[in-house]
Amino acid sequence: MKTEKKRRLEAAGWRETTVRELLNLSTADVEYIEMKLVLSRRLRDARKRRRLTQIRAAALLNTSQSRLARMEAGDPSVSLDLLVRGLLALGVSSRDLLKAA
Amino acid sequence: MKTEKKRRLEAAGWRETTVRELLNLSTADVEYIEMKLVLSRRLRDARKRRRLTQIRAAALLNTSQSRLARMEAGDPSVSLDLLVRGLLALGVSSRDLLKAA
DNA sequence: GCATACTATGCCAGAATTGATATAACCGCA
DNA sequence: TGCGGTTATATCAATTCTGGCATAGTATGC
Repeated sequence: MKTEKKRRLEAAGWRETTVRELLNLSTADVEYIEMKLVLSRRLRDARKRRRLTQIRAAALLNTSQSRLARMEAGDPSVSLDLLVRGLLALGVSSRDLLKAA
Repeated sequence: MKTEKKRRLEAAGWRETTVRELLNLSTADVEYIEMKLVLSRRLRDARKRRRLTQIRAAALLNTSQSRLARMEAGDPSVSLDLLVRGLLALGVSSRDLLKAA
């Protein structure tokens, strides 16, 4: 069981921790990152629902296929701004933006 | 009444239009702008509810008083990212982010 | 196999955003 | 009126984001 494993590790000089603690992220940081991931998934869904390739969708968003690929991949080089504008351009209403993943 | 005014204006060579049309903004553009305005208002509210000055709140967000002033003013030089991270840092949950103005 | 269509990744110059500093404007209050 | 506290505006160097090109990877049909 988990606590037993933890005890053994600590006895051996290890300390169990979370990625969040390891990287020193505040809960706000984590929420921000998760939000971007949710939006990136929604973006891919929105595009597929419209049966668009990345190239055609990228044209609608005035960007390139390569950037759209990164947007959908949740790449850190993509801002919330870009994700939100992408979703709005694909017709997802602002009220629905954050609904479920 | 409105249609009468419009008729007169058109007869005089004018054309009634909206700011949106004038600036050639898509509805997605408008939604994006309004979203930022909503968030900027919520940010000010969140700060006031906690009875913080801009200086103290800015410290929590790792930014300066001047930028926070712009964030609350809905200045175009402020990204959605910054607004969202600000709200999260003030404890507004991501689920509540877009609720009502 | 090998095309063809689609998506992912490396890269970078140009553009936009950021934190910071300085300073101005506003608002009670003595 | 002048003062202390708060918020707004101007400006800018440094950082971050963006579009786009090139190319690599992946899947499907022949």
